[in-house]
Amino acid sequence: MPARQSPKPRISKPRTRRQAPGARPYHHGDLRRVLIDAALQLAAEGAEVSVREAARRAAVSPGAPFRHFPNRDALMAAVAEEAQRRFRAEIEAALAEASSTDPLARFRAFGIAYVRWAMHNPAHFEIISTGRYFAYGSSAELLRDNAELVALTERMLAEAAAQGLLRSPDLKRILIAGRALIYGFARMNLDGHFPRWGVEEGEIERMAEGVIDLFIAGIAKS
Amino acid sequence: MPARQSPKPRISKPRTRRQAPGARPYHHGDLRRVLIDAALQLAAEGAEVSVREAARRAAVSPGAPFRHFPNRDALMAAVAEEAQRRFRAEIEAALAEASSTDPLARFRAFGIAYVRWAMHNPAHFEIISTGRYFAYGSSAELLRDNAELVALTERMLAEAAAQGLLRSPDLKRILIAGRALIYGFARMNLDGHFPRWGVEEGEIERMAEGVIDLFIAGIAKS
DNA sequence: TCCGTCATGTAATCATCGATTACATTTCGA
DNA sequence: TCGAAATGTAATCGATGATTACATGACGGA
Repeated sequence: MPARQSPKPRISKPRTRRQAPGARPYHHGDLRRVLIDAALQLAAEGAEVSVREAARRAAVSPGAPFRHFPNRDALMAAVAEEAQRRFRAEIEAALAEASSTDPLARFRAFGIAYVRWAMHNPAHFEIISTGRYFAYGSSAELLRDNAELVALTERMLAEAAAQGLLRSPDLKRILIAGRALIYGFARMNLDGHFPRWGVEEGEIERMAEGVIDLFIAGIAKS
Repeated sequence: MPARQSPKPRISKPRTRRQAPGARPYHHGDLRRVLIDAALQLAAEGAEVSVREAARRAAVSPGAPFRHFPNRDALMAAVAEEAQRRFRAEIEAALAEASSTDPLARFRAFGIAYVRWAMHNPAHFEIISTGRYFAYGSSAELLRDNAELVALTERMLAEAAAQGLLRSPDLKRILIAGRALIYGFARMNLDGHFPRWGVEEGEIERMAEGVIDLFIAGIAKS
């Protein structure tokens, strides 16, 4: 009996097929989803994410995940996609809650929400930030969610400029500086720098606000 | 014949003993040093650093490195130590070259040298920054080199404050903001964010200068 | 309704890696 | 000089990512 399968196309799309919740569509259900969730949880627990452990938690054989992801990086890319989605949702929720219409106040709220999420979800933030998993597949959703956050800050600063709130006309420079400041602060925390810089645990969130305020004061007119 | 070695103290200090260069002190020479160099080179090549590959390059058995490092993280900590030493040397050389005595100009030179080294030595910078290997052993030299760089920036800002150059009296806040800005910028480059932020490869170094200038303008008086 | 195809999962297997243990060899100082 | 300590080797373990051959169950067209 000749082999019935060609070894090439081992990955397939998740078979776009909606059905009533509760009905198990196949052997395991939506294993792809379960694996991503398991990996997310592993990361959140501080453990290193391994394909096998994710398979173990899904009660599935060690080879099964490779039916859904060509390799570990692809799984991590899917994890990054989900984490990025949650991150974006959180940021937008925080901005929605911030009732102010002042673009610089909104920028402040953005930065604080950014740092806060990074503090509360360090492993997920690391997966998003590293860019190692951005490369793989370059998932459309991942790119879109990220681009949306970029555009968000661009809009806030452009609005501030339009209202004559900024000292400098170089928007791009301000954009990158603000981003570097916020990202750098979140990263300093993630990478454990603060103890060495004399910033104590309970002080970090207040410091984030102070640092962002300092930046805004620096770019604001008058 | 009973075992002559107890399994506990398998690691020993490198036997402080100076001797004429060229003379091989032992079997392999200074294997510890060779392993660190191999690991540094592996990282610089973009490969992931494995103990076995380092041993391979040192033409030594796979178990040999564990005579000098209790585990992989200890090797990486030694690598971090060496990288941090080079980093500090580079920064101090750049500051020595910057003849200016204006503390804010020196801060600028510091930031630019920082970003430039991070750009030219991405893997080594990552090893230094991550803090994963800071934990292990907490090598005195690693901590000292790092603390020295912290103190360096502290001094520059304190001097600027003493000369009445700063708008705000909150030195710590300025310190952390400046550090977050510079670190964040270097990290954005390392983590591949810039393409997504519309900053092109050849533009990065100029952008670093611009961003630092923007920051300094923001904190400087008048 | 039936049946074959294909998506999905399993079992077995590989190579690599970090790590440990028992043993061999060289250095060095009492 | 001689024995203990330092250093390296060989063999081995368990975990991991990945691949291959095979099993099975779901689903749609006849």
